[in-house]
Amino acid sequence: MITRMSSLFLRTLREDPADAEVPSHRLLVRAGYVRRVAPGGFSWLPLGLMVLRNVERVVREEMSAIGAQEIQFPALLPREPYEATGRWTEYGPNVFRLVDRKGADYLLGPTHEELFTLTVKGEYTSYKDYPVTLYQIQTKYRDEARPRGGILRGREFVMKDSYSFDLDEAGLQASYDKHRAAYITIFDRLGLNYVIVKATSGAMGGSASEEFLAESETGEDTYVRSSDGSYAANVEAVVTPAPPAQSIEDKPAAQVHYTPNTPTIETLVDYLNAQPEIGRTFTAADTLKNVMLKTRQPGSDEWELMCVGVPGDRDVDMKRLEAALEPAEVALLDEADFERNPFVVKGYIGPKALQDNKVRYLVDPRIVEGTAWVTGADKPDHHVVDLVCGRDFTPDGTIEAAEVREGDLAPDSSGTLQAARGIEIGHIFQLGTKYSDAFALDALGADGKPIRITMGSYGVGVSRLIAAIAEQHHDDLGLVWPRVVAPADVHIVLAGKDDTVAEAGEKLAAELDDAGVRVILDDRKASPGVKFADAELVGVPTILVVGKGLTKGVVEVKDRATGERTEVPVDETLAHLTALVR
RNA sequence: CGGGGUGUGGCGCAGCUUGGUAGCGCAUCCGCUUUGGGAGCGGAGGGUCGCAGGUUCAAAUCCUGUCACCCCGACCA
Repeated sequence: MITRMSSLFLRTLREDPADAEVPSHRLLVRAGYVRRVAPGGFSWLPLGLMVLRNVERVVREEMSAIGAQEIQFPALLPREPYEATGRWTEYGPNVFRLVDRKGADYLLGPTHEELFTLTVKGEYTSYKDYPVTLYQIQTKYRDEARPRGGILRGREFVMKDSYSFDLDEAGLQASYDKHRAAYITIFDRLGLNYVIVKATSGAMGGSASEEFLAESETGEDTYVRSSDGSYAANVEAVVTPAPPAQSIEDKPAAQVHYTPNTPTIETLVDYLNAQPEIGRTFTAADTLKNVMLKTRQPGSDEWELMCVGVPGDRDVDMKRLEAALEPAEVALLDEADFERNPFVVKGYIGPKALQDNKVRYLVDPRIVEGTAWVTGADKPDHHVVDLVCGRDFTPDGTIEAAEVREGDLAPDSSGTLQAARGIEIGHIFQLGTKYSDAFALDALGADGKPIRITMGSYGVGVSRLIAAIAEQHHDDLGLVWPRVVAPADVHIVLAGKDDTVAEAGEKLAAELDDAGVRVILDDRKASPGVKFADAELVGVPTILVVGKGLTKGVVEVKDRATGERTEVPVDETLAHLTALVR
């Protein structure tokens, strides 16, 4: 099938759409691949759908290659399975809910763990049936508070999700490894630059987890990697290396000082450094900042007080904190909380009052035995200097809540950390038995005893991949698709009104089409300038210009990515291009 | 949910301060010319100015309310 520009349902825009900020959004709209119909909802026009299908094809091929079998669930789902796992309530406002005419609750699936688990339970009963891996490519719905970046984060999007079902840990690990390898192949084939980072498992639950992030300034995820590249992690998953413990004996005794009007670290440090009798200078890193929080376990109404201690030169990173306390909910204390707990002296909180009042106190891993700190003395306008960990106070444990900074040491001693942004395009994790427990998914073993199935879950953001590819493959003129996903292999521009141009172009298009080369033929009556500009905007990897060169018996082959032009004799064009395309 | 911004032909925008019944570019249609880098000339169609109420002889413009969308953050993965 030759795609003819004269009849293709396409209108390119000369100007950027006003609501598009990121390059992928701008270009996909301008080049006529997608159109917005609602916040976070997009139509795929013919060119866009070709690209979407191409991405899906690559994903299907690689899933099939590891033995995964495709099925498909409805997007419209009943409440009951999600009730069984608690996610009907856990998902909160992020799930689209609806009620049918009988008053029954439904939801639009944000993810399908429950259905996969139930389906396997419905069909398989024996250990001989396992392992099995199923997947689907489905439209998912999430009522995102704020969709953004065009198709980067929509409320309706296409996702490939697969699930592995194994009899034991070793099987799960093998399934996980296979998916990991398949994802590497998929993203390599799609021409993406990406990193694999250690991740937290978030709302899905489970243990081992890695994210695939396409490197991009416009990405929403911040990750860090070590200077030699051997360590990479989502900021939420970064582990802080603890310094060695120090001896306690040689530390001076703790001393309380009157420090008027010093409720912040900055005012405290300035005040201390202005007191010559203390005889030293302090920095923010010498102080211990105690941040009061409250947590609530899912399903519970009760908030529990806790405190996190971090070096004073660092802020608490709420995302890291939440990830560390998952699945509990976290909030800062409000005024009423302070009033209810008078032992918490705002601005002068110290470990002593916390321990006296049985408040759980978790500290940054840098706060190890023998380290001395300046911290609150639990009464207004007083701080204590040389409060030594392990001598004067003993935390209840450590927590990864302090912000991660560029230049911090990597946990595996592979240098210092650098930050970068990425677009999450894949996420794999070992779920374990969270869902098989919820639905009692067992296989009958050879010994006649039930074996609890262990699961893995693996997602690829299919529609988001198109935005990620566009982010990495474009220039000032437009999109520059990798060939596998491009809507065509060759974009033929008929440059010239002469009948011989049209005849030669039509003939080449037909020959290429017969040879299995995907062709877009610009047979419009537009001026050459318009056609060149549109060809560049649309971004097919090879542009074939049929025009004035015909008098010399040549056509021009232009590489969209490099801009390199090659003159090729007309009668060698077919061979030249078929070789290029393979 | 907090902060900022914007709603005017299909798209991008001006007009609003200082009320007088809507304009520009692109796109579309017709005619002639043009055809290797977003053509030229002439003509044409297309807009309840987000919505509701108010002020006024008169509202895109002023006032009140409301809705929607975009961006940053929070949230989410």
